[in-house]
Amino acid sequence: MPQPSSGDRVRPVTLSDVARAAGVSQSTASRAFNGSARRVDEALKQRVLEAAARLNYVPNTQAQAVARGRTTTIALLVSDIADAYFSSMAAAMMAEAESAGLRVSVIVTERRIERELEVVREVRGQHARAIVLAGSGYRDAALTGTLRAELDMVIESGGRVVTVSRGDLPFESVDFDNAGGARQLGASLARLGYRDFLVLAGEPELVATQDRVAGFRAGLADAGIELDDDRVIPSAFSWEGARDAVQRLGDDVLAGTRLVFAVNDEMALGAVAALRGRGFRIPEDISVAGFDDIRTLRDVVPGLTTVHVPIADLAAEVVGRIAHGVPGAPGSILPTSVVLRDSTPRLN
Amino acid sequence: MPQPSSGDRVRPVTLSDVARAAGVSQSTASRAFNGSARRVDEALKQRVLEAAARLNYVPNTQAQAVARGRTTTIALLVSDIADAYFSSMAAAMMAEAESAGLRVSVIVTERRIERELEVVREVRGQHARAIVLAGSGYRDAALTGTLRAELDMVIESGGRVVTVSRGDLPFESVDFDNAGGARQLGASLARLGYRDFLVLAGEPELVATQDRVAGFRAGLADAGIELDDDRVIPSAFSWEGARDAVQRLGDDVLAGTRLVFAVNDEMALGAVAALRGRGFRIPEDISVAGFDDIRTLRDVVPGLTTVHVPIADLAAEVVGRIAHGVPGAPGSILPTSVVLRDSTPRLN
DNA sequence: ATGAAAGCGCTAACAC
DNA sequence: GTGTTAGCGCTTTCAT
Repeated sequence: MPQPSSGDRVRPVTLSDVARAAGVSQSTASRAFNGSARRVDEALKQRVLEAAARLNYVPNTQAQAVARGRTTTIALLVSDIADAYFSSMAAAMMAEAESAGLRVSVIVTERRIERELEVVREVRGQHARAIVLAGSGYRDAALTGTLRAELDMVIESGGRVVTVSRGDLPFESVDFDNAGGARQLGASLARLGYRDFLVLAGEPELVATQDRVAGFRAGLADAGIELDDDRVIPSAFSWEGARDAVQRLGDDVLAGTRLVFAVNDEMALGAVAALRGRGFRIPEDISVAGFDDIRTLRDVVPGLTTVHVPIADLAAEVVGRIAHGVPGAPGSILPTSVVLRDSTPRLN
Repeated sequence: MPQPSSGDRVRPVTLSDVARAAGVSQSTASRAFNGSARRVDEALKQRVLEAAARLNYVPNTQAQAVARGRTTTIALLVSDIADAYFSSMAAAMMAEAESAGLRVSVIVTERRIERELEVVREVRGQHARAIVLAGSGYRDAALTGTLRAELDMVIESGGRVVTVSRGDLPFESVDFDNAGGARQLGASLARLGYRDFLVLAGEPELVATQDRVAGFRAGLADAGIELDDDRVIPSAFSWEGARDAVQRLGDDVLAGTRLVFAVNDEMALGAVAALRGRGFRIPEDISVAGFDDIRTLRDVVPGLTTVHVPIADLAAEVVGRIAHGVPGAPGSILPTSVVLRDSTPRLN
């Protein structure tokens, strides 16, 4: 279909148009909307609102931002918005922001720290009220230093920085209890009779995953089980990464494995795909457990045992801090809980 | 951890700071960055760039937008960003926009047309370069009229409007071949020996789904099979909606059903969940097919038969139009293709 | 090629 | 309570 009314491009109606139409000064018009500060006479206010409605006026938010010197935007940095964990996080954050009068702007970092750095500069230029870094951090000291410096500047100019699940940056943090959840999971699995584990650990550079591996190991240790280092397999922190890692595993390694724990659900599902590809049945031959309890799991059979992380609570906590919280508040850690499903039945 | 360097909030460095530091006028500094228009002496340019780097200057994008009178933002309206279809779309659009020098801003409409209306006004205030409406349209004539008027204003002020898979709005459209794909699917299933169908049609108000139902019906008709109206079940256009609809189905209805076709994969998966809950095995007792080929399917067993839609191509097409295309270009329709998987085996 | 000055749309002192 | 006047940070004529 053709565009209607194309051709004559018209200048958008501005506040001064409205003011003129209502027969008041621009400042009065402005005050009629923002309400706050000096109150404006009810009759005039109505005239202004009416004129605005008639002209279909809508305020230019960019201009408002420039004039006010601050925005109402939260920049949310995620690795990959097509990933179920991050898209749920974005959804929760948006819903929460909405009711706090804030907008969230999602930015994808593609799991590359250079890109992250680039993106943070951009965000600094947008003068977001806050920047939330979700997803794991990296162990690259040099780049992390630069990133930190960049984030410091955000704070210096009045912005807020909140990190989610990443221990590499010294800013306000909101976290899931990764170590605790993993520990409980390890203990639960040991209780179910599991002894021979293989851990898909993600990238050693990613901080949050370390906590999960360490916690899991601690949970096993609680049950008197030791997890050797060679049972901890690094891989890319993604479905594909886990799948590839499992495909590369030697037959002997898998033969000695009764349960695969992947540090997140996406990876666990990638592992399941690869295991099935190699002829293993889940859970008859090999059991699998993950972490996060992503929405995808509702469609997966057998149900994947995992550790549930309260994403909505996290979003509420993060947005709450940004909206009302005091800037340097100490970090908070949200409780996680083990969810046992059919992918890890009791043995014998 | 405490915030570092908190306390002394400092004014962000501006272009005039850079200009002063470089000993040039603000206009020269500006030109040193934007490069275009009048060229600036190479030596001076270097001085400016150096000063900027030293001061850690980053341009205020809001101010740029106000001064230039246009932004570089594409507003993408989706029903629900946690939905696999929309999050994939967002990811594809962002990737595509990136390489075209544009940003995409995702906005969630929650499948409510009033909210959609509200959101479009907001976007109009942000002076986005384009607004892309993904997700199905509604048959509410009154609100659609208002929405259309709002979108007309976007165009009048130089913005671009592109709709994806919704026939209710007379703007530039980019679509998947919904009818064609569904028709092929119907024909393929008939060829596999299926005769007794049940269609989960989503909401009758949603336009795109109608095409899928109609196409499916046409495909069956090609094979001499008639699909009665009472075999087409409306439901909310979501996983939960389909699940609930299937749960409410009478035993007799299901007894007369050999295959359930849902107009998208999310719904198909919701149906699978409900069917299993009622004791049906998939596909031994009832087969299921969906539409979209969302990423989630890689983890679903048995594999779900569906119609693949080329999301990356769609994103490229949409962004291409916005970046280089002529405004009133005719709509385009992208080919879809049937993907037969284990959820619909050949009968006997 | 560079600088001075006007203006983008809006808010916020500051006077009246 | 209302209008006048400066800005906000940047781009872009218009002179030079």
